[in-house]
This record gives sequence, C-alpha cells and structure tokens, in this order.
Amino acid sequence: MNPISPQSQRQRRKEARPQELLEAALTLFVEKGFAATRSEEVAHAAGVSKGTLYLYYPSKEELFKAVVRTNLSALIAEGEELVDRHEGSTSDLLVELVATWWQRLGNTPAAGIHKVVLAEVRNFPELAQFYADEVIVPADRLFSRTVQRGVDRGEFRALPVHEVAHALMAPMIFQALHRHSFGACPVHGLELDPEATLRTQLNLLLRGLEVRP
Amino acid sequence: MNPISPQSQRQRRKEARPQELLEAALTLFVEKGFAATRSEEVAHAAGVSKGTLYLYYPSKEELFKAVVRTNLSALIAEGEELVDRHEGSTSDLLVELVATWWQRLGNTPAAGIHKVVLAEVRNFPELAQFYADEVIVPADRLFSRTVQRGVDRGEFRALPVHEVAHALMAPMIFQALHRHSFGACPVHGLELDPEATLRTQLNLLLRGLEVRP
Amino acid sequence: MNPISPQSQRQRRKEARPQELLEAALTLFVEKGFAATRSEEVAHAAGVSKGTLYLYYPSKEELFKAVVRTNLSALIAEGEELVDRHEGSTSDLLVELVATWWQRLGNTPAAGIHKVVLAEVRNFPELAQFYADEVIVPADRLFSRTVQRGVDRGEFRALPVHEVAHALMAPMIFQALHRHSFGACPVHGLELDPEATLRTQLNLLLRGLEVRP
Amino acid sequence: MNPISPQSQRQRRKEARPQELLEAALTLFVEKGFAATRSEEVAHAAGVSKGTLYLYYPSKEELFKAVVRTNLSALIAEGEELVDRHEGSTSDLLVELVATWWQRLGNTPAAGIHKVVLAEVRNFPELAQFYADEVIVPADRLFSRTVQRGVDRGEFRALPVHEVAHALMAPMIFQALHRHSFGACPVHGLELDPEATLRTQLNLLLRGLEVRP
DNA sequence: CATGAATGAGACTTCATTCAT
DNA sequence: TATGAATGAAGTCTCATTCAT
Repeated sequence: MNPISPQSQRQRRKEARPQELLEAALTLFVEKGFAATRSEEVAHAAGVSKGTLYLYYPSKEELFKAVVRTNLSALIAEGEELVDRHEGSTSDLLVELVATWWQRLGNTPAAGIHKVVLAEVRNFPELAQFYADEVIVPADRLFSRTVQRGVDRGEFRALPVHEVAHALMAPMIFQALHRHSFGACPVHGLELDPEATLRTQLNLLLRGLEVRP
Repeated sequence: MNPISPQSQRQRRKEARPQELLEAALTLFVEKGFAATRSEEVAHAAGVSKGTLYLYYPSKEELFKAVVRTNLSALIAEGEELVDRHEGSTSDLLVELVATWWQRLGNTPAAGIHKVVLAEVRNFPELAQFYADEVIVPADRLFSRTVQRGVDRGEFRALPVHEVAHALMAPMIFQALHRHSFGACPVHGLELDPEATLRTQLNLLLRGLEVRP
Repeated sequence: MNPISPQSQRQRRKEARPQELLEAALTLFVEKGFAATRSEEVAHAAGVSKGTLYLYYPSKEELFKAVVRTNLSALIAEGEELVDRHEGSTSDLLVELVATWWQRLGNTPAAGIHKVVLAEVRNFPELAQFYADEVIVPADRLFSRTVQRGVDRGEFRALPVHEVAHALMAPMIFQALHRHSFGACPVHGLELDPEATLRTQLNLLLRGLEVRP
Repeated sequence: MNPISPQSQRQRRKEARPQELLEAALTLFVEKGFAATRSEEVAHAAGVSKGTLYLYYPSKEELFKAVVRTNLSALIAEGEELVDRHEGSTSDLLVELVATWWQRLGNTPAAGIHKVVLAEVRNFPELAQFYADEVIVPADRLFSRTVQRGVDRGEFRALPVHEVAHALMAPMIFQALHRHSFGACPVHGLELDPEATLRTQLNLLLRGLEVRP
C-alpha cells in the first residue's frame, strides 16, 4: 500500500515478471520465430536468468501458448463495444473498426503473433482450437454481425455474410503479416505505404458491397 | 546402343532424385516449417538415406532455396502469357488469372511455400531478396499491368495501380496461407468454402473497381 | 561474510574447469592427435559432459589453441631471466638453459604439443603464425642472443648465430618429439637414455663451437 | 612385349595403379595429415574413382601403411653400399652420407612421411614396430657402424656410438620435419636456408667429434 | 576391373531443461 | 525465489566403405 515502502520495488518486480517475460518472448518469437528463439535470450531480454523463466513457465512451448493467449484474448471485447455504440452508416463503422484495430494491433508487436501462429500452428495442435475459439471465431462473429447490420439497414447487398466478413478482415491481417516478415527485411523492390494500401483495399470492398443508388 | 534400351536403374534414380527430394522437402517444410523439419525426415520421405540428401543439396538451407525456386519461379511466366493472349474484358481476365493460379498453385502443396517463407524470411536475409526478385515483384508487375489495362480501356477507375494489384492478389495468398495453417488443423468453428470465398472477394473488389455506368 | 568460508562447490568448479579441461585436452591431443581426439573424450577425461566443454571453449579448434597458449607461452620468459642472471661461461649457460627447459617441458606432456602442432599446422594457418610469434621466434631470439654472448666473449667461433641457435635447440625438440611418438610405443630395438643423449649432443655441439685453445 | 600394342597403354596403367595411388596418397597425407585426407581425394589425384582405390587397398589405414612401407624400405640399402665403398676419412663419409640422403629423401615428399608417422604412430600400433625394424634400427646401425669406423681409425673420440649416431641423424630429420610443417606455411619470422643449416649442424658435430690434433 | 551412387556410423555443436547452491 | 553451471538428447553434416551396374 505504501508506494515508497522499501520492498515495494522488488514486490512489483516479482509481480511484473510474468508480464515482462511475455513481452520479451513476444518480441523475440515475432522477430525470429519459435524454433530460432532461445529460452536464454527471452530470459535475458526480460532481465532475469534462464532458471527464472522456468519458474513461471514450465516449457518454451507453454511460454509460446501463454504469449498467444495473453496478447489476443483481450482484443475482441473492444470491437464489440464499438459496434454496439455506433450510430452512423455501416461503412463508416467498418472503416472505424478497421482503423481502431490497426492502431491497437497493427502497429504493435502483437500483430506479429499471427505470423508465428500461422507458422507453428500445425506443430501445436492444442493451439489451433484455442486460436479458433478465442480469436478467429469471435472476430468473424463481430464482422459478420456488422455486415448483417449493413444488409438489414439496406446499405449493403445481401451477400454471404461470413465470406464478406472474411474479405473485410483479410487486408488487415495480410498487412500485419507483411509488416513482420518481408516488411522487416531490407529488400528493394516493393514498398507500399501500409495505411494507404489498407484504405484502398477497404474502400474497394465497401464500394463493391454497397447497394448502388 | 539401342536408343530405347531401358536406362539403368541407378541412372534413372540419379536423374529422378532431385525431384523426389524436392517434393519430399516441400511437403515437410510446409507441414512442419523449416526448423522443425529434420534433414533425415526429408531423405526418408524421398526414400533415401540422410547422406544421399547431401549428395544433391549441400545444406538444408540450400534445399529450402531449391524448393522455393523450383516451385514458384515457373508460375509467373504462365500468367504473363495469359494476359498477353486475352482479348475480352479486364475483369474477366483477372477472374481467369486468379482461377488459373489457384488451380495451378492453390490446390497444391506449393501454395504452402509462402507460409514458410513468411516465417523464415527474417532469419534468412538472402532468401528475402531472392523471393522479392523472383516472386513478389514479377507477380506485382503482372497484376499492375493488368489493372492498368483496365484503366486504359475505361473499365476501371483510375486508382493507384500497385495498391489495387496488391488488393487483388491478397485474397489468393491469404487463402493459401490459411489452407496450410489453420485450414490443415482439425478445428471446429470456421469452415468456409475456399473457392467461393475467393470468388466473393474478387467480385467485391472488381465491382468496387469498375467504373459505374 | 566469513572470508575463509569455503567457497561453494559450484563456484570452485567453475574456476577450476578451464584448467581441468586444458589438462585433459593436452593429454589426449598429444596421445592421439587433434583429429582423432573427440570432444566428448576430452570432456569425459575432465570429468564433465560434452556440453560443459562448450561452455568454456567455443570449438575444438579454440580448445586446441588454448592448450598451445597456456602451455608454451610462459616458458620463454623464464629462459630470458636465466640468461640475464647468468655470470659464468656461455657453455655452462647453454647447458643450464637446456637442462632447465628439459625439466620444465621435456618431462611433461606439454612437450608433446610440438608434435601436434607440427602435424596440424598446415591445416590450421592461423596457428602457424601464432606459434611462430609466440614460441619459435622468441626461442630463437633467446638462443641467438646467448650464442652471440659467447662469440662476443671470445668463447665461441664466429659462426652464423641463427643457424647455431637452431642447432642447439634441435636436440631438445627432437627428443621431445620422439618421446611422444615412437618413444611412447612398446617397440623393441632402440632404447636410448634421453638425458644422456641430450647431454652428448649438446656437448658435441659446444665442443664444436668453442674456440680451440 | 610389343610396345605399341593397342592394349599396352591400358595394361601399363593397370600395373601402375598401385604406384600412382601410393604417390597420390603420399602427397596428400604429407600435406594434410592422415585424418584430414579423404579417400576420394587420393583416388581423384591418382586419376581413378573412389571404388578403384578399394580394389587395391582394403582401407585407408592399410593405404597409409603401404605408403610408409613403400617409401622407406628401399632407402637404407643405398647407404650401406656407400659406407662399404668409401675409402677416405670418416668425416667426409658422413658428410657425403648426409648429403646423399638429403638429396634422395629430404628434397622429395617422402621426407614428409616421417612427419605423418610421428603424428599417427600412437594410433597405429603395428606401424611402430614396422617403422622401428625397417627404418629406425637400420639407420641407427648404419650411422653407428660409421661412427665406430671413425673411432677405430683414430679419427673420432671414443664416445657412446649410438648416441653420436643419433646426434648425426637428428639434424636431417629435423630439417625434413620442418620443411613439411612450418616450412610449408606462409609465416613470417624465421627463414633459414635448409642446406646451410644442415651443413652448419653437421660441421659443428663433426668438429666436436674429432680427436683434436 | 572400374565406377560412383548410396549408405549410415559417427563427429561436432546447440540448447531446452534441471538442480545444487 | 533466483541463479547459472551442468547435462545430454538431438540435430546437421561428413566421409570411409560398399555394391549394383
């Protein structure tokens, strides 16, 4: 309670450990992939020793799963709120939804998780179900619900909502993947502005989706 | 002396080996990733021993590069031809182009290469440039050229061509990534028909792209 | 807190390890040569596991270089001191110098290093320069200086000093080589007393070198 | 019998094979050592395939032993003849003996054999006895006999003959070792003229050996 | 006899994990 | 709790040797 009590610093460190380890792990897994990241590097980046890592996570595999869980589980709820609150056109809502997610996720290392999960999911069977339940299905539900709102309000054509929802999320995910793979390499040949590309893609889709006057 | 005498078994094997090894490597790299695939597994899957693999490829890394080269570099040329030959509307051309690629690539394990490259490119700087030169830039050029054709013929709106090209390829790549990651896991919750989804995405985009009458 | 409290076992081992490993490596390299000595044997002989060796030396090659450095670089200095201190005849000085070196080196496994270096130097260009700088050139300088002393004092004939220095060291090196090759094999036919042989050779050379009365 | 018969070329090749293989092996073993020389390199250097090598020698180890046997067994006899024929002073005889051997051996790759044997003899127990019987003991006998001749004729002092013989051979062997180890490395610091050094050493020894007038 | 594709034991090295301190 | 020295299973790659042609 006393913020300047002598042991508060250590106490706080101790409580912050798991979070610090997860952050270090996130950065390294995204940068180098699961296999190429050494446990010791993670520990070192979190400012602790190799042994300490194993006090919090029983294996590198469990650490990886914890990274995935921690970073993605909180995200969906925010989107839900945004959709519930919105009052204007559904196109505007979708633009705002994508912009918000991109800001909250696309610009953070968490966006790189998708890359790592994509690469490793076949080696971690449990992770697949978790990721589907926790990330893919809720995100799909959120976007589908929004598309349905547009259809119900007569703004959008009556197309298969799941497929359309999928189409609307894809550009964002695609951009996130790129940013943490080719985008991180000093390669010459293809430089596109991510935000502009994302906007173009979304505008195209929305225009294709809208009922023509 | 007899020109149709059967080649010796040894001889025939020697010529077939690289192809057999590349196929085994492709399957395993796509399934498990680069790091998680052991050299010996590849050799075994190709029906040879560990040592034999190294008679044909000097390292696992070079084997991987050979897989990329063999499977992707030939595809671009076919697309170029298709575009050169086409005479009808540009929307039809794009639909055909995507359909052809999806058939030639999306339905084969080769589509999984992108997943592996995505995952490994930051540990493999040399590959990044190679992949950009050999795959990304040519594909971008092909689609950009096609979009420009549509603009020139008054079919499409005058939007930034590279970004539009990117948008048109993205659904296909996205689908390929999905197929070889989550799509390959026995997970319940999200089953979409790939071809239908791809068609929906492309139609949305083309409709958004077209000049309205 | 107690300055004479026993250091922890772990701690003490950590400090002793490099020395233990170097000793094991010296013995095995001399006995079997560089290539025929397995890393694991060295580790085992030092009472640790394979992995531990690599905590202290990054490769077998570096271990070998460390063996050379540790065992030979300190010897030259002692000789220098001896020469600086000596006051009697130069013949006596040379006899003492050889006797001291033989005692310090010839009777220890370290004398076998020269054999291993001889055998490996052409596969190990870096070592060649190191060994020349660290061992051969200083030893040559020391003996040359001593011979020159004898010439300056009118004890020795004025012959090319480097060649004479070489001649004076050769018997010792030769003996060291023999001891760790043929001398270590249970072979019948040629048994000579090393010390006596060395003395005879040196006496012959000195007598040939001295100015005749 | 017909020197231009069509098959003589192949015939000669076939008969020459073992010799060609031994020569290639000698060169490579001396250059790189036993372990670092690959069987295939030897075969290639001899102009045959890997398999052919094994038609003539059942293993790399046996090839190595054959190299040693072939190159050294013939040498002693020549020296014996020289000693038997000589009529002048024993010092002159020794100078000639060393000069002849150096010319016949020191300037050829065969001198490098001693280096390889030195390095490997402890890993090839049979070789030790062979080498002692075939090379060391005969050479010692030859030199001892010659020294004894000098003593008998009142030219040399009555010192232990074996030790003196040893002293007289050492410079030559030493020089041979150097030539094929450090001498073959582009190292700066110690360049001596081999022949001059050898002469200096021998002259010193002979002068030390001679009865003073 | 000759070839060279194929083998697989074995070497070096790495690194996730354990555990004495 | 925290440390980091130690372990040893496992992975990549090499190369002596074999054997079908």
